Amino acid sequence: MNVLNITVSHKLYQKNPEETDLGKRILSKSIELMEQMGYEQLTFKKIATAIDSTEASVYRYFQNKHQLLAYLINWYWGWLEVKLAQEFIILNSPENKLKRAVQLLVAPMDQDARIPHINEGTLQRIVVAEYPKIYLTKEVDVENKEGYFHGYNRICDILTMIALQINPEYKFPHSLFSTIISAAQSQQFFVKHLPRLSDAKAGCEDIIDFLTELTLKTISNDE
Amino acid sequence: MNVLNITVSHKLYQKNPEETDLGKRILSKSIELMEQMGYEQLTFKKIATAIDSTEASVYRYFQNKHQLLAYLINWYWGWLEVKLAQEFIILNSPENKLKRAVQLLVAPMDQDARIPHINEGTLQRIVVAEYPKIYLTKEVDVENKEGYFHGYNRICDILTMIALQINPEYKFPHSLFSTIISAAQSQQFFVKHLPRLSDAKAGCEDIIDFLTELTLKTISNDE
DNA sequence: TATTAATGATAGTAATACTATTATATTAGC
DNA sequence: GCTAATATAATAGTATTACTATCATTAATA
Repeated sequence: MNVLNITVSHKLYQKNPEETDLGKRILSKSIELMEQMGYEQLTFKKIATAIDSTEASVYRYFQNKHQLLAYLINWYWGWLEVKLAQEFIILNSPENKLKRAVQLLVAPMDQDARIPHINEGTLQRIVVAEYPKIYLTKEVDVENKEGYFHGYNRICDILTMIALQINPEYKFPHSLFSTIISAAQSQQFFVKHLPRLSDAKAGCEDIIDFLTELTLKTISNDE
Repeated sequence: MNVLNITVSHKLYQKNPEETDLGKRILSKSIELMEQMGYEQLTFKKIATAIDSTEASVYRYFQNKHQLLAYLINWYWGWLEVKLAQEFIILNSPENKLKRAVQLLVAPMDQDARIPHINEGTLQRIVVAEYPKIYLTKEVDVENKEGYFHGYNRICDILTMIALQINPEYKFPHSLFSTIISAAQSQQFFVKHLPRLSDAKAGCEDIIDFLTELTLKTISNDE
């Protein structure tokens, strides 16, 4: 019956949405609407109307839509980190840990009943469809200092440490895992929308096979 | 003294900008401004003012900013395809072709004097900073049918064919090359802006090494 | 010279992304 | 139970954006 709390840097909100009822309703409805209509079409007005509140109230929680997206995505990475930590308790070999990490990245997440205001499955689909938008901006350097990309950085570091246990000589682990993670997202998108860019069939197994093999072959020592 | 012409699908413009002086000025200035201020900040008004024309005139060439970006990016892939074809004339082994392809993706392009209205180097930086924005939209399925992603698909197919010469058994060549191409872009971006996501130092050599090794190890047959 | 096409000049609109102000309701401390 | 603080609602307003429409002018072409 433990209550877990994903902590997101306070630079990613104006007022912590996890602390109030209205805040949670904003999160919940944002996730729902962003998945339905996409980031570009979503407005604070639409969120406000959908939860019977006002635009000004939503602005009290988030400076703008971009910050809201950054918040949600960081929440997702924080969540994934918790999941990884849980799974690694019973996994012993670094190979198995990496395999499981790839699975978690790609397989659909199911809802955690302890956090009713966040639908993790929907959030995952948002990450797939919107992730690069949080860093592909002219504000990236400022926002990086403010911790907008902290969640991603951490996942990447964790996987890097595991890979170095397999092959301490491997020269590009950070590059490899930022590539793997973003490929995990983009391959899901391609299968659905741009199938010529992927060999995977619907369902996540092919993507998992592709990424697992890619990872293990690349960090292996033998030529 | 041959004049080459990169052909872009007519769905990617209202009126072909390569056919008129104003059209070329729009392309030229768009590239310059988009690199300077980024996609989000660019407006047709700004382009128009910068070339002493009017917003309405720019709209005669492109329906909107999104179509303009799609045009530029497709032009870039078309250009890269031409470059690849040129290089492959003197390369015989598939390994060398793939190596050279990776280099072309990552190394800065120099300006082709035959096409004075397009600065290929600047365009390459735009692709690095903006590429995923052309497909991460709710209109992706419609636009895919209209050929918005044709250029990328083709590059991916070409590299796939080469990889299958090395290992006809490899199961995920399209996935691999869409991953490699997008990693080529994102690693350049990470080195500059999010260095914790990369092991590469400034300059393109590390990225090239990373991607080349990744590619060749992954498609190799031996376990 | 008449016609057509391309561009320029100008105006206007609906929506967006905010900011500001005031009123009301809720809660916490005393 | 009263006061003060806080959170939210209600409303209004502004600058900018992303267009669309109209008409005049210029240049090219037949």
